[in-house]
Amino acid sequence: MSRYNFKETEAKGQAIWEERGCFRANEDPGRKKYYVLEMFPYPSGRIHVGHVRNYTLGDMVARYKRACGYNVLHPMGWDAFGMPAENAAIENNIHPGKSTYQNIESMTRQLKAMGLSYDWSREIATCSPDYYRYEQKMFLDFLAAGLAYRKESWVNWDPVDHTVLANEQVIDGRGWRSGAPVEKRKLSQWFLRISDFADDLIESLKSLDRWPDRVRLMQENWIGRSEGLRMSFRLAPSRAASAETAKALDSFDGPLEVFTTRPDTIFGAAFCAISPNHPLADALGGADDGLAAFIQDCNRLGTAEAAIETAEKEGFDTGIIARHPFVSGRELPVYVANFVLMEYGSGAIFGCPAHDQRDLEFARTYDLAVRPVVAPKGTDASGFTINEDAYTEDGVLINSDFLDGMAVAQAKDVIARRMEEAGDGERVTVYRLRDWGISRQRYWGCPIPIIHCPSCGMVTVPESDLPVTLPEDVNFDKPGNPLDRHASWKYVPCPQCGTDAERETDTFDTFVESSWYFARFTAPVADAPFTREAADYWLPVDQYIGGIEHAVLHLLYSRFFTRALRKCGYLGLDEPFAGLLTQGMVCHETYRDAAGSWLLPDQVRRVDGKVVHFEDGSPVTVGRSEKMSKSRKNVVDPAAIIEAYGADTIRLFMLSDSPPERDLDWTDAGIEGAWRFINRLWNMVENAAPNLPPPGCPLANDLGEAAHELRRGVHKTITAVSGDLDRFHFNRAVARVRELTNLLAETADGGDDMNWARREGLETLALLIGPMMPHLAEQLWQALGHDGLVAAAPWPVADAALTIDDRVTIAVQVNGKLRGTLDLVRDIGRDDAEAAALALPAVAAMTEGKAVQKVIFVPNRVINVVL
RNA sequence: GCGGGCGUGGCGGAACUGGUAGACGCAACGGACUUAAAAUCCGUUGGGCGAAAGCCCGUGGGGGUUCAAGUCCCUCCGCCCGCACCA
Repeated sequence: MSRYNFKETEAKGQAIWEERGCFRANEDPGRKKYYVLEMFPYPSGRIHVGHVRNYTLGDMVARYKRACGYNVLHPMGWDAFGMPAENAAIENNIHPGKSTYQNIESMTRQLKAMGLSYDWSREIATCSPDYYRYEQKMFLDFLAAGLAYRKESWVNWDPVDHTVLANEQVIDGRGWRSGAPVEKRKLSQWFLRISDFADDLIESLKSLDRWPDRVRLMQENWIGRSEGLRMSFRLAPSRAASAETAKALDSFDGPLEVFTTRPDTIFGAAFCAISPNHPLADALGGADDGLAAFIQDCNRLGTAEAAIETAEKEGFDTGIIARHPFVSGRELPVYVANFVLMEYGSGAIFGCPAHDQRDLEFARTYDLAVRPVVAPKGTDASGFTINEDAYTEDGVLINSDFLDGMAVAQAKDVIARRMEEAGDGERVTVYRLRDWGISRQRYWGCPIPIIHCPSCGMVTVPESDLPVTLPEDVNFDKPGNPLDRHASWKYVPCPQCGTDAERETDTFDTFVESSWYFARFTAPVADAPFTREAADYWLPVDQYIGGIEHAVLHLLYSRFFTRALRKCGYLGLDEPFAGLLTQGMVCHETYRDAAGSWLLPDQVRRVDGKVVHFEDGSPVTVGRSEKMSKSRKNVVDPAAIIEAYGADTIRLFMLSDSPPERDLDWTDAGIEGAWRFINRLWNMVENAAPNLPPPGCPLANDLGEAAHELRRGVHKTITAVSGDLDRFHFNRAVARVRELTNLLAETADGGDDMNWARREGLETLALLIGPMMPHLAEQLWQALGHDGLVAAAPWPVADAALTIDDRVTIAVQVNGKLRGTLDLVRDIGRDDAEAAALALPAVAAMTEGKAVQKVIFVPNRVINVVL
């Protein structure tokens, strides 16, 4: 048995695909299109195993759909702006642009070695002015359409990366990149009005039926819609209030607007609470030093503190009271409370301790009345009391005047109507989703095309001056944004009045670039972001593939961006990604030496089933398999694997062991197994080919039984593999291919009919592995005497007549337990099957002397004799 | 706390709408080839009892529906993920 020369074969295959332009995509209205896209990478310099899995899955789909006759668009590009390049600049004194393009070059080489069927002529890099100039134009359009605005607000500040972060980029109170606890700062920032689309973004999730439920749910929760009532409370100073407080209240002027989803509990209201950042708190704080100090305390804690969880519910009595809207004389103390968020609802609530756990805790702390107003249906209302737990279920209204006896839903409705009629309330829907803050205080990003003029204010850069390009001559010797301290770039005359003005030195969040790149791929060199014709033809992306980590971030931003682009006339659709596959992570065991330091997989070896250090043989502790990460050193360099085993081996391994959406355990044995299979296949074809009839040779004689049986196996495999690929069950497809290989390996050279059937089987095998192991497929195809390419060959079609067996195996059960099987002709009638079953010795032995109650017969499947 | 997912041999995983549990692979063991090893090829491999035919048990635990449950329902346990003072 000889060894397969993957190096030669893979280089040859890649060269010929490129030479013949196999993967070039062109609009062709006469053909059905299929756009498959993998999340484009950040050019870090080296591909990692996660990339390999992602692109292998994408290529599988692309090649399969191409073979099925679709006009496939499968592009690749670079999400090239971002902080790592800037951090590298600080550390190694290399310009971010230079390192980025170097990285792109080396990663391109690695990707090309994988044999991925990309249309490389469409490659884009988002850091190129040819890309971001259109982003700047879009921003100006968004501005004109009211979709972008600037405001001063409290923002999440990452003290390590020296920049602002969007809410989506704060994970557990820490920066998503740096991991540093996020601080609160008040800054003037650019925002995109994603909240304008909150309702549509949530509603349209229903239409994304080829997205995982999990992702849809995560987006739904993130957008966080709740329906309720905004209601006004009239305010007055309490008897205890100071004169200053009373005066401050006058300056606030107006009722207190609260938001509630439980207006039905209004008769149980015991207090109102406002956010420390509420304008009323501001006003009152000016008149009360104690309150001012409390507010400062709250802000220091911010949302950054992980201590939120344990933080006590604290409030400060402002000395103001709110009048109950329906009970004259009932006064609710107004607190400033640390748990009320200015960003949600109206930044103010009324508290009903009996029916909200948080309000209950607050009430217990400040000794406020706990008045139940909803009782479980069927309980004695007068005896219903609240102890430790608030009652939040449905029930019947009590102690609530005109609401008494109603169900919660009805009571909500009645209160809402009353408040609306009185002009004191309004039914509203509020969202958790905040507008997307896109300003970043960093250099390596797309400049925001705005000029700040001392006399004209904010002025947009005229379109004729676009793109605003980044200056090359920057230094990173100090922390912070080098654009902000640049000697010349920053200073420009105002485009309107000509006086000295300053450029906006913030750049866009890099998620802005990735929010529209899929559209740019449809017309990558157009003199516009893309053309309407190309976008209309190719979009939406039919199948998008990437990691679950973007479930909210990138995928939500892109959905918003598509809507915003539509509003500005660029596009005619709302949803960019019709199908989404979220791949699982690649995991690996972890290793630690005696001192507890992490070891690379290369630094350990196995001796007699024990894992030891590769040098001195000292014992190594093996940890559970977890996501590959540099910090735990459980990483494998795919480039080294490709070098040692070839691209097809790593591709096959990526597909075979786990379904795509599940985590995949990397094992050396798995790689070895894939490599072994490739060699086996190659040897089988190489050895068989000389004895086979020539390609396209008609069948001379009738097929014998054995040859017929082989054909049946071949055609059943075609059906099974096609179905598996349609449903992305790639691991099963691989298993089917292996089965067919085993089947073919069992057949020997035979008569003409057998060799004819073997040719069909081997050719089918070559075509079926085309999407998985494209290089080997070409090699086999050629060995079988074909001139053309598998990459250009149509997907095999199964002969339906061959996929249905004439005979079936039917399970025979007695009382539901398997007692034997019967080999019978397909679609045999009930009576014949029953007779055959009862005649089985094992069945006869059990039924002897007993009455058969009934016999269940499922055609072609099962016969169950019930005694 | 809320929401979601998962739990099948030594391991990764199969099992379409309830109908022969463990496909395919990995690992292990036995054998062939070899002076020997590697590679390769052939075979065995869920557990228990048995000389064998065969029988019993078995999809996290318990209960239920059904002729029949890995699959449906209830309940408990464990693990993973997302959100989290959301009014």
